[in-house]
Amino acid sequence: MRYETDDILRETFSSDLRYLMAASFIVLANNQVSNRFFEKDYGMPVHAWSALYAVVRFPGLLARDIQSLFPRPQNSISRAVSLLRERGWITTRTNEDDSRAKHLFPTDEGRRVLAEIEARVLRRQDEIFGGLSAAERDQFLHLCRKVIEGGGLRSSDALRPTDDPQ
Amino acid sequence: MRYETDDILRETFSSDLRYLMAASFIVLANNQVSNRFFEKDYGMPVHAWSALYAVVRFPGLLARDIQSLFPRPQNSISRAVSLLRERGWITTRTNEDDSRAKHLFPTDEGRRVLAEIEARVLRRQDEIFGGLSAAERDQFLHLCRKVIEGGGLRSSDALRPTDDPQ
DNA sequence: GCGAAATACATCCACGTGGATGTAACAATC
DNA sequence: GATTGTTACATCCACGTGGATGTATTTCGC
Repeated sequence: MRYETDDILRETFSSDLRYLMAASFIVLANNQVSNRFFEKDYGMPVHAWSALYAVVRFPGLLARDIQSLFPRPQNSISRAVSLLRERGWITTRTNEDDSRAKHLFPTDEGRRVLAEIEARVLRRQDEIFGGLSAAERDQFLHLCRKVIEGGGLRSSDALRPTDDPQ
Repeated sequence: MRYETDDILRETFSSDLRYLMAASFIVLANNQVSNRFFEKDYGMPVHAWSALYAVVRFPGLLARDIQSLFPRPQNSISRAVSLLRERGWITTRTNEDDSRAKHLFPTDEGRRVLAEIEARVLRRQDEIFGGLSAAERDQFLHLCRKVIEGGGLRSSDALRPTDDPQ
């Protein structure tokens, strides 16, 4: 082998794109683990758990609200919601004033399943950030929130497809 | 609407899973933008650009080395490498001592395409982290590297599928 | 050195993804 | 109050994904 893995990583995390590369690495590595887990143990895509999390935490929210918390295409959310309903983990109630809107509520079983998953995801979070002190974790969170609130995240001038209108 | 988007985000980023949720948000939001860009403007999945980046930056590396930098399933890398070769952006040379291994090298055209993309991704990085000062960016990078080097990332006890052997 | 295990990569195929489009309902403009 | 635009969600379908498996080669154990 001409390149050592450690060299590749060290050099890449020192390059111009180091911030993006380091963040991507964390994400990709974690996805490998969590995708597999949710598929194998719960027979569902990761985004179904995200949606369930949102519904349990914010009962009565709409599908479009889930989208604001977990930025995914609208049809992915729609599919996830359908799945949760088929499993009997959530119920829906059409808004009285706006019949397009469906409020989502967790069932008792849905809450139970979420609690079970959430406990494991919490342990997973500890695994990932275990190397950081409490202060460093807070620092990390602070920086993430600053990036999110910066607003450059959801839309882009740099990566707008060339044939895309403003 | 019963929940304000800002309330949902603020409350979630204060919950037990705040570290994971904040990091996920950044990733998902960015993916929306970059997936679309690479698909539309270059007719290729994001991981093809990742692979091209790796080959240009580390000429002669193997497909399995790409995997250590961009943690993805082996077949995804294999597909990306095939695509790059079809487009004439990389060439391969079989290792003399181990005929299973193929060293990957960028073509001139491959380097040109990468330079073009990289310039835009660099601008994208600035958009994302534009809200952070230089010191904060370095702090962010430092924390990411610490998480990566912590080692809890690539495998998991918490999210091991129950029927999986150690 | 021979069989077993491991490694590098390719291929198969069921399934999830996401852009595009459809449907229905509400809102705005005049 | 008809037209136009927008919003909430569902559905379609081409394509990428990734676990499983295959193939060839190399290495390990004894």
